[in-house]
Parts: sequence; C-alpha cells; structure tokens
Amino acid sequence: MKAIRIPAPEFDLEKTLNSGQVFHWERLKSGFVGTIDERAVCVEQRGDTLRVAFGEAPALPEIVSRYFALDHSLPEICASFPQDAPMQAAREFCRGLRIIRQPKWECLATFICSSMKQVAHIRQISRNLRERFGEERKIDNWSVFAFPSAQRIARSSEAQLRACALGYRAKNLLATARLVTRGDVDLEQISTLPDEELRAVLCGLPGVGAKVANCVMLFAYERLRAFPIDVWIERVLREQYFRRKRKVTALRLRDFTQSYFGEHGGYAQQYLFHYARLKSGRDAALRRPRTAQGAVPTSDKRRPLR
DNA sequence: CTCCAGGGATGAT
DNA sequence: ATCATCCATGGA
Repeated sequence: MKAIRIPAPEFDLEKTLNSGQVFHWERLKSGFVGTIDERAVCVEQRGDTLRVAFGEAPALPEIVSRYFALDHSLPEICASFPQDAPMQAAREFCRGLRIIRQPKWECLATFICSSMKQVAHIRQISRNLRERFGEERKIDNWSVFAFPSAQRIARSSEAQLRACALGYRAKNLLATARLVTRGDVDLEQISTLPDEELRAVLCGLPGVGAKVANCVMLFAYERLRAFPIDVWIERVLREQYFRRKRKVTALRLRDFTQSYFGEHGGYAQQYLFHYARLKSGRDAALRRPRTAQGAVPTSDKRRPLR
C-alpha cells in the first residue's frame, strides 16, 4: 500500500477525530481507518505530516486536506475567541483540533441518530448502518463501509433501522431519508441559504431540532458561527458564564452564545465541549487507546449485528 | 407549562 | 449479575 504525505501544521488528528463531531473513524495501528465520502482511507499523523493511504481509489491529497479543513487558519480563529479564562484553558487543551468538512447527508443522518445518545452509542449506530446498508471498501487488508445514501436508507424499513439500534430515531431517519430522496429538500442547494433560513429548513426535517440543526450547519455546511448547545456545553455555560445567576433560560443562553463568542463561535463551542468532556473523564474509551473493532480483516466473515 | 417515550453502553454495586 | 445513569426531539 502506497502512502502519500501531506503537510499538516497546526493539526491534531486524534483530537479532531475524538471530539464528538465525527463517529466512524477507528483506531488502526498508530493511525485511523475510515472513509471520506466513498473512499476508504488510512491516515496517520507524524509530527506536522499526515501519511495517507487510499483504498482502490487514486490518491488525492486535496480530498484529505479539504476534509480535515487544513486550510482553516487556526491562529486567526483562536484570536477571535473571547479572552476569558475558560476559553484560554480550552484553547490550550485543544490545540490543533479542527472542525472538519463532512458529507452533508452522512452528517445529517448521523446527527439524527445522535439524539439522546452518548458518543459510544452513536459510533455503534453509525457502524451498524454502514455494515448493514453501506458499500464495502477494501484498504490494505481491512474492510470499511461507506455511509449508505439517502436512497438506500429510504428503501429500508423502520424495523431494519431499529435492528441497527436506532430505537425511536428509526422513524425520523426513514422519514428524512424519504424527503431527501424525493427531492423535497436538496441538501446541496440549501447550502446557499443564509444561516437563519438554512437552520429553518433543517429544523423542518423529522428528528432535527435546534441542536442537531446547529451540528449539521457546523460540521457539514461550514457555518462556523453555529453553536450547538447540548448538556455538556450547557453545563459549561452555566458554571463559567452564568455562575450564581438564577433562571437562565434556554433563550438567554442562545442569545448569549450568538453575541459573545463571535464569528467562530462553533469552534469556541467545540473547544469548550472537548475540554469539558475529557477533563471530566467520563468517557474512558477516549483516554484508553483501543484497537479497531469496526474494521475487520477481509478474511473474516462479517459479524452479525448485536 | 409539564411529562416522558426510548435504548444500549457504561460505571457502580 | 443487576442497577442507575446518560440524553434531544416530538408528541400528549
């Protein structure tokens, strides 16, 4: 397998892939294996360089640098953060963490599945959907699966989706997949809309509320102002920015985040989120390096879903 | 406004 | 081995 080298200064691959924005990359040896769109990719960081191997597809460095947003100027983004103590700590802790550019349907579908789930569950669901409905791609002597298209999901049944551990989210994912397949919503076309209108369209989809819409805007539509508020961030906001204030409503929090964190609020959110989550140390899997589970040797038979 | 389905990994007992 | 905990959306 031939690897190409891509310069990647101010980048931390592990932090980026383990910060709760993307859920399908698996540890493999000293790097990660996953997919970028339809392509199987192995990526490993050595200092300021990425060593990248593609599966059967031709090796295209620009696909990798675009996906990992290596063109984002982290010094400029970090300089735009508010200068307060929690932000300083998060900024130092998250050095090199980037908001990546995810495929739109893959991101939307995954975050519909994320509601009321923790990171470990979301990873499980993503893997189940890929193994059950996605196309297999070989790389090295491993197998990975592309995320299934909206068309493929739309052709499945709610029961099949439930078998992927989606629970009540199955109905929402199926309904949204059908809307996208029918062309009622064009995920590419809406990328030209201003933030508020884009958010409104996304929130019109089943299973998409304000939080999921903001995640999709941030991770798939390059809306770096979008500030998803989940329980982790809400905890940080209340403790760090509204200490000993009573009756802080959701609306108040939303207004505060939009005005206070500025044009790269989504980055600020991601840094605060990742810092809070790892510091609290609840998700042990993040700190204990593990070997790949989803990527199976091609000699093995596919495992049955649990 | 309140209440709660829903489900599987995870840590505690 | 069982038990409690985590959690965003939508509908009653």
